[in-house]
Amino acid sequence: MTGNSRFAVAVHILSLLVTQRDERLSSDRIAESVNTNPVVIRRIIGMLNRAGLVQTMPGVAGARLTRLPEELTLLDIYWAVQDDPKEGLFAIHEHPNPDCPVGQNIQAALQGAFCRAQTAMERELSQVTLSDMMQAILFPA
Amino acid sequence: MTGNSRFAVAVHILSLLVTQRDERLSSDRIAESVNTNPVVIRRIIGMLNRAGLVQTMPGVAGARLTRLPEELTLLDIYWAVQDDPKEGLFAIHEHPNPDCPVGQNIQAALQGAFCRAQTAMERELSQVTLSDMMQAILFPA
DNA sequence: TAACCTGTAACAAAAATGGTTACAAATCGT
DNA sequence: ACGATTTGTAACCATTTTTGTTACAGGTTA
Repeated sequence: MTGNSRFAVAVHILSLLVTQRDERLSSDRIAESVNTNPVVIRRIIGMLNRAGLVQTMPGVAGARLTRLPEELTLLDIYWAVQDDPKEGLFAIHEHPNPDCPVGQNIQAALQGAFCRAQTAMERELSQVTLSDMMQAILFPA
Repeated sequence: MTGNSRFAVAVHILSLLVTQRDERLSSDRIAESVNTNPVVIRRIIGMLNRAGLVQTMPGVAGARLTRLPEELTLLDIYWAVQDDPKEGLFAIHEHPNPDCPVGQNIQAALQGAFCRAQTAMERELSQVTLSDMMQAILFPA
């Protein structure tokens, strides 16, 4: 598995919570569907909890969504599982040579362009709700 | 340095090639501006070369752009330095449980949403040329 | 009280990334 | 022709990130 699959797993978890709204889903049960270790699930639910997307009780199974699936977007989820919100999609090399015209201004120039690209990506994520995802999952085309 | 700064360094390199078009820029010289090891520079120039964005000659300093800066976009550069073009921006967890309604379809559903987000990002990158970057670098607002 | 669960720390394993050394082969200037 | 310089590339190390795993304290439930 390359990169960071927390985002994907978070969507998976939230989808399960919606479909099994009545049942008490333990991290063990969720881990079976995701096919990973329960601690991995608890870690991600912890991030969703701290971001205010779900509510949990220590010792009791079954996280609860704090919003309707129609009001929860992929962008909300994306931010929730980013541990450093300031860290952009693209990394910029540090310490370019300040004595070079290019090195002096490359970082600011890159930041401008990268930021626009990231914003475009985020705008797209903000237009897909968890409800939309449920549609795609439960009724695949 | 977090993540992957090859993209940023590639833009830096190409910007240097444009500003010093007459001079023969060795990887040593470029490395001084980027502030890294010359081998790192040669590796990235190698990727730009294989992608057809520059031309180089073994043993002779000075890569040459194969297109005008007005016709080279950030998206071209982005693709050039991705070693696995099939690898998306967001990772999707492998082997979800096929016996679960969610696990069964989550991958396809995620793929659809993630692909749209990535496309939006790429569209933005495709609208910025190396020439635009030179403007931002040489004449900062 | 016994069984179960969460939250979290601690650690291992694997992968990605960047930096470094080394060196063969190509080129250039004289 | 020769020596200096350069590219291209392999090999290796260190660091960081991510995931998986074990362990356990403390809360909850029947």
